Amino acid sequence: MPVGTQGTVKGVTIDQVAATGADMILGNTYHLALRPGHETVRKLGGLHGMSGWEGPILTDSGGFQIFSLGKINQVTEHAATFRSHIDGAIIELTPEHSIEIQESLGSDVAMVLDHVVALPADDDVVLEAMERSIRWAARCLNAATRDDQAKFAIVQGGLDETLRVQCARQMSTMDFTGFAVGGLSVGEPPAEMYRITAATTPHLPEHKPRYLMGVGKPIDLVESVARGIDLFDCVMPTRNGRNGLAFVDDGILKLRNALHREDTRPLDESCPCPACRHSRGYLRHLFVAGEMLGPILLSIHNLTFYQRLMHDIRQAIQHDRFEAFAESKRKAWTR
RNA sequence: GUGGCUGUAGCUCAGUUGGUUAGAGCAUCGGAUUGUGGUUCCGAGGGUCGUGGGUUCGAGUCCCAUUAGCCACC
Repeated sequence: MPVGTQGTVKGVTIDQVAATGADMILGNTYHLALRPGHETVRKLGGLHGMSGWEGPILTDSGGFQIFSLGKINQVTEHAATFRSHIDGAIIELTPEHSIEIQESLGSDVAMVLDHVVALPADDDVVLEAMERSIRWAARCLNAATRDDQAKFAIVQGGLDETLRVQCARQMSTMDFTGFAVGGLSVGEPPAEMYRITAATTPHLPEHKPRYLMGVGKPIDLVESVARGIDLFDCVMPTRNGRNGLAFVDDGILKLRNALHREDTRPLDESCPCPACRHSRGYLRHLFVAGEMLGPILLSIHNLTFYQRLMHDIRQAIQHDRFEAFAESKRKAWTR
């Protein structure tokens, strides 16, 4: 899923997003509740009507902002209390309110409000956040009023495999449409992330979607699929694209680097995206000159790269050669 | 010709009563970015302080000469 926090994949039109091969995009409860406000979104036809995106939309619950905006919030059993990063107003987000907002936004998949803690953290802090996430997940399920909106649970438990397994099992007893692994890709080494993912997925229903939140680099997608993950979202293709970094089969290209100045080759000979109709030298020029087309083109290219990667993974699985595929990517992208 | 103003990093400029290895912004070069508070963030290279003398323990700073540019007046 390309990430469209504020109801738009930054710099890319819905037609361009669709052309990258993406089926489903992500929006954010916290950001959209602050601006333009979920009532306004509802009156504009929900996220689908407002943005024009006709495919599925998943909304994150605001749980991640408990972590990412950690300096300006506090958490109690009742609610997470934020100070708005826009105007400083105090905002209280309960599990029930998160669901109410997401139902107004009209997403197809709503995430439960979870409690993400910064790692490393003391064992008792991780345990408390994990148990609270389970209670909050149950409250979210109870608060749901729309049966046309799927609800996904989120497994927490830090880097403790025992807690992760316990959380996954308890979440699995509840009537969720899909299950996410949260609280990872927050600065821990990749090996730790892989270890926790591998420990968690066997305890989630095999016939329901398993979603690794916020991941990741191309190699992370491959390694996580190998450990049972079906679905991802990540800002990396768009954020890094905006800042001049292109993902290619060999690894990455930093388009601002001087070696691309007079390079007439496209980013990737085999890529069908509009950025690859141009030379690397031209793309570098766009970034150095501060032209908005540079971030736009590289966002589209990176989204296309990610979608092609996932397509190739699906093909490899269908043809029963995923392990060989993963091994070739490990060789290409690890060091 | 006379008087005045100005010469410090590639560019635009700071630089205290003379006092540690002369700074900034932009530019250049490199690095970072994982459920987006990111046209962002971090780092590096780059200077015979126009030139030559002098004063002083010590000069980008004070004095003299010289040179270049600009302005005004003959």
